[in-house]
Amino acid sequence: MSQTAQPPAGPLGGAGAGGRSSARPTLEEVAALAGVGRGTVSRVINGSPRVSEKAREAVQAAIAELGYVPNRAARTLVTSRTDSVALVVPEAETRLFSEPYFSDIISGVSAELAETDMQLLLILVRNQRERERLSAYLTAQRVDGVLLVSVHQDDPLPSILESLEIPSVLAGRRGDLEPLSYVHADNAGGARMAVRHLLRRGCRQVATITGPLDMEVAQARLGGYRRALEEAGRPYDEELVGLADFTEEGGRLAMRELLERRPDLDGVFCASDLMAAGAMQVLRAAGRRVPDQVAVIGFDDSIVARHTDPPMTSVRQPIEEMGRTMARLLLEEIAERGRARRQVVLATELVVRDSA
Amino acid sequence: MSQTAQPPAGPLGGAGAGGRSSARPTLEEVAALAGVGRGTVSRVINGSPRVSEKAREAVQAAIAELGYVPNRAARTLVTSRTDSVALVVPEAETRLFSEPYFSDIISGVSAELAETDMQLLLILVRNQRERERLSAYLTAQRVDGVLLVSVHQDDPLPSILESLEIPSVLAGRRGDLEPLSYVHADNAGGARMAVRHLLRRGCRQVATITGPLDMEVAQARLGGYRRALEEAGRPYDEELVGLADFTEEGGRLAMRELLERRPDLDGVFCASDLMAAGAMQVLRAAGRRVPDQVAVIGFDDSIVARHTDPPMTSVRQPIEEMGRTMARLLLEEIAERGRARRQVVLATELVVRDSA
DNA sequence: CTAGAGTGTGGGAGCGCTCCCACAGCGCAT
DNA sequence: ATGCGCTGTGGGAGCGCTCCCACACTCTAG
Repeated sequence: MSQTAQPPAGPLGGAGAGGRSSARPTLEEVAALAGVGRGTVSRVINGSPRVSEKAREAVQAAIAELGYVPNRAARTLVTSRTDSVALVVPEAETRLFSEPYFSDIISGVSAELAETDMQLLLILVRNQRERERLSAYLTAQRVDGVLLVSVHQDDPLPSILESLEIPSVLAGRRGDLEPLSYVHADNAGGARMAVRHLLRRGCRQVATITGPLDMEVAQARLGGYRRALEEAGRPYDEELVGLADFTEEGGRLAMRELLERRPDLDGVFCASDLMAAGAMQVLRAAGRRVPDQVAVIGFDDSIVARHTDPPMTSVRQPIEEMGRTMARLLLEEIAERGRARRQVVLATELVVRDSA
Repeated sequence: MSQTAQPPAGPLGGAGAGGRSSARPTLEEVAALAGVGRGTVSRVINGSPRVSEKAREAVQAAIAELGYVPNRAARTLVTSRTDSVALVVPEAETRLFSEPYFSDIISGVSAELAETDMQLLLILVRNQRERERLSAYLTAQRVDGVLLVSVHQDDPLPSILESLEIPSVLAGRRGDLEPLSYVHADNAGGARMAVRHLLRRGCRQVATITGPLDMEVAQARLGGYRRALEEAGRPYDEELVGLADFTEEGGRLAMRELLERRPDLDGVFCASDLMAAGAMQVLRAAGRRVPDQVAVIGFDDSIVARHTDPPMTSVRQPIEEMGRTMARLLLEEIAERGRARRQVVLATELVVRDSA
């Protein structure tokens, strides 16, 4: 027998006012109180210029008095806008994220959306079944746009979005000719910076440990490594390239192999902090001092970079800003309905600590 | 001039079928095709038992043929259910989370919700203004329930939820007599386990570094420390208690003070991994070997625990399961509309590594 | 003066669904 | 035969909004 909801508890207080019920006020009631028609109230709410000053004020007063809040469902029903966007994260990727990544993306997206009255829906996709459900979901037009965190080249989700023609923005891209809008960090530039730092420090044999090369990020970081070497007139030596998978264990394995192949190496650029952490452990176990004998640089500037011994030099990507930018691009795309592809590359930065 | 959406691309293919338009099919069209009334289709969709087998089959066939998906807005408009829940995270708390915390909570919540067709809305609240907006938002009944991640005793959000009488579940609780439903880890038990481990290991002077005592988690962990000592017949000595704020820097400060006050200490239980990491740094700088001279245990089993030197023994809380449980409780609470308070305490676990 | 173009306004129609009432059809007890 | 209940069904009403048409009223030009 209890009430489902409280009265709005507006400036005039709750149930007191006598006549009016405690249910949520509707646009119609606002119109009645303001002495205008429904159309006018709607126009005021939606910021139409075609309303007289007098009417606008009356309506606004009525809205304030009643504590009126528009019913989103009713609006959606007629406009078929939902005023919400989805952030879609394939669960598999989740394991690859450098640690505060996810929170930072969310934080950025949410910050940008806070200005608007867009809702943020979070959708984690953990398997094929859920991928199909997502497809159905999106086809049913339940969101105005999609932010997709996806890194693998063979992820089917981007193509789905493409064919659905729903406004969407990717974090990262599948390749150079990514047809969808995307935001990503300057991975190549960051890697180049890191390797130049190693060279400038006097390293003669700079190795690298890469991520899986079916990911554009991994390719780009390897590309930056290569470019820096070439710019310095050094040969690109495949023996100095260790393939791994972004994980700590992968980093350890790759480092051991590298050490065996090229015991003379004196610098390692790792495409992730986790791999760098693994590499540092192996180096230490092999009796090499970091950074004196071997300098190490990671990528991501994640939490672990601050907690290795010695603290790790790493390339920082502006993840929160990526989130913010993604949201902004998506809002633009939704607003204009025109399918202009947008791409933003954000600068990376070398955070120098003690490992290099 | 471009189409807003693609046809459903159902089994029968898109625009081909001639008569029917490419717009999303409505319940009415399903009814027509199935040769029944709207009511019957609605009953089938909502799983009412009062439908003949024959009608049900006809309707299901029609749904499949048309690729029909119910319009959520229309349903919401009449039922005033939204089929969505919000996960509310005060931004301030975000900084206190041990690192994969946020992702793990989300992952758990999302996993539980995936079974249902509930949507997950994510709301980050970063300041007073947004707190007010959230209030308005919730008053407008835009979600069926709320999951709140909040740890501070003086957070106003829980009280707001309480007075709004909206189904809600907290991660953590404000105190013993938390009136809202909540899920939390057995912090006291975990702390007790950790301290017992230290004692069993032979530590004679076990110190602790606590979090801010206006947080129930911090209190509970301190309580567990105290209890373990008392059970072992040791006195609770305030000199061995260092107050900090869950941060690494706080851990360092507290450790220095502790070391000064009680140079004889040989074990430290820290209420967070970050503080433990800070403490370990200070111990090393002071020339104390961990774990030989001073054993250290952290709390959270976060990423950093695996990356300190030596790797840290820490108390693990089942965060993903907390998320899952929160979602489950919330669904129950929404389903029954009865405001029965639910509380679940999940067991913690000591992960033994090298620091103790 | 009238015609015409603009401005501001009210309110009908209708978005796609659920709710609920009315009613048909059946079996069973009276 | 009549009455009653129960099951399954169709469809009207209506949720709260936006869209858009019609209209009143103003102002300017002819």
